[in-house]
Amino acid sequence: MSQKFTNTLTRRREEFVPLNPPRVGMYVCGPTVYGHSHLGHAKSYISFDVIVRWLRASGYDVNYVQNITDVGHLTDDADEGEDKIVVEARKRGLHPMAVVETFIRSYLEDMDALNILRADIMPRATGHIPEQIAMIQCLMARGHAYENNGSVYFSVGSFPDYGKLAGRKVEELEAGARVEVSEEKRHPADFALWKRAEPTHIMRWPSPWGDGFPGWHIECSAMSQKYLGDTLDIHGGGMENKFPHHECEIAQSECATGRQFVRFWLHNNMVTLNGQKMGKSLGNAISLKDVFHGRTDGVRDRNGALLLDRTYEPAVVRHFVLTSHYGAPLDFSAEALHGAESGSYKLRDALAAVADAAARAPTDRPARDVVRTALTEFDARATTAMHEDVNTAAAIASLFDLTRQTGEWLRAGDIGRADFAAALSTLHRWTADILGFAWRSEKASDNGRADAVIKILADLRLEARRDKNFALGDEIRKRLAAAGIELRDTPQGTTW
RNA sequence: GGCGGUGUACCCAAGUGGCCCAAGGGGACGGAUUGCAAAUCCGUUAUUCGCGGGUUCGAAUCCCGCCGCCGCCUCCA
Repeated sequence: MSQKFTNTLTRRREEFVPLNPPRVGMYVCGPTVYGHSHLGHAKSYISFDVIVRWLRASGYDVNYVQNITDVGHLTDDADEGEDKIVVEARKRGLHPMAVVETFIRSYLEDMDALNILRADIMPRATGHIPEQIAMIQCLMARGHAYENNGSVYFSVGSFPDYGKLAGRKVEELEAGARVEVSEEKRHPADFALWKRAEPTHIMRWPSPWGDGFPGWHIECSAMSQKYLGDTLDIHGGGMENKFPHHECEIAQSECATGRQFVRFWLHNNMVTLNGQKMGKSLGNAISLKDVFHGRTDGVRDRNGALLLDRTYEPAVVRHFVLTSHYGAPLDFSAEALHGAESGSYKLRDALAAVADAAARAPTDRPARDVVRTALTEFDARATTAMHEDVNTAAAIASLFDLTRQTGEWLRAGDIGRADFAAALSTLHRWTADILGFAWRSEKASDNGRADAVIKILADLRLEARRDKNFALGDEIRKRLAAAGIELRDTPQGTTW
């Protein structure tokens, strides 16, 4: 049994062997911070988070680097539009770096809520201008880049492999080009490594070619090399970045180092909404903050149609994302998200019941073989699923099957505490450590005062029920429910 | 037009040659339990995998053709 990944470079499912085991160098394209994160970001970063968690759980020593793009990402035709961050800064009347700070915080807040582990290193493009300039100089020295009027372009003709990732040929690119070609370029497919800054341009740095700013692609090449070396074991990112972004990264890095840039290219597929890609530029992106906290007027699409009429906690979004494969598109709908919530809570409650038994079940029962066998089988099944290109959907399915069995043990009454502790440990490893589910704690932290009040009401209801005053009992439950508090009668008493 | 991907039940979705008359979740329906409710439990819900051919002893899985949808070829996780 070994780990397999679908390598976009070869379009095959291949056995994963890192260059220097147990170390794994992994780089994932981070966000361009000019707006709040949406469900598309969630799918991408949850997917790679699970890959990192799983590789670590499998004994690999993963060095995870994810960049923050805070300059150079243009709005328009390749190399001719405006910087997205500058556009947002002008809209807000702020310095671009203030915009960057705002959205980096927003991004981290959302990712933390989703229980996504922070990357070991999160380099920012603006913090690595010298490294980018150095790489550009190296490319010029090796004859892969040329300067023209203060800008520097990569010459795709100098790299025969250009197009190998996305399956394109340079000649075809020219033919299909929709964009008016800059006259500074020698070939229409050439792309900018460094752009000359016009006098009014705010984000600018001195360079051997005059004041300017780096092109979008070069940061990933320069920063990944700095922190992970010439050859990465894994490079991840969204499908839509295969071309041109990742293709350009390969060209820059391989021409600069003369070595293979990435051994395994992993691409996650898109989140769609009504079958359409969810994207900022399409105006149909649902922000994570809207999902988690809602909006007074409901979350609506451009045409005013209601997309979400209530909020969902981050663990539910995580569950939703992980019930499909990272490489498959995921179609978003309120119905699908609602279904994910029910499933997620079923898992959460089953886990809580096992935790409870692990603390209270009798200690004088012998360990049962059925338990040990069931846990071993589950573990093997889930592991196999993860080995096959990180099949989280199948792993979750086996988790549900396991909870069906723990439910039986709970009802049987003859299973001892040690067995439940073993089950809890296995469940915890898979749900919390590997899949990263962290459900919102039921009880808000107001020093337990609300809790105490609810307990009084629950006790009064119990008294009413003892007196067969069901009308009063139901009234109490009904009004608590209206306040969002649901009483449940269980064999162990009433919970909420 | 080129490149990449995808099409599995009411919804989401796994499955890449036999263990598939196809996992799991949601929903619905029937039943058990419950004063009621929730939760839980049992059962039912695709002899069939976009369509048509072919290969094979055997295909959802491979090949050919067709149709639909999505992404990329400008920016987007």
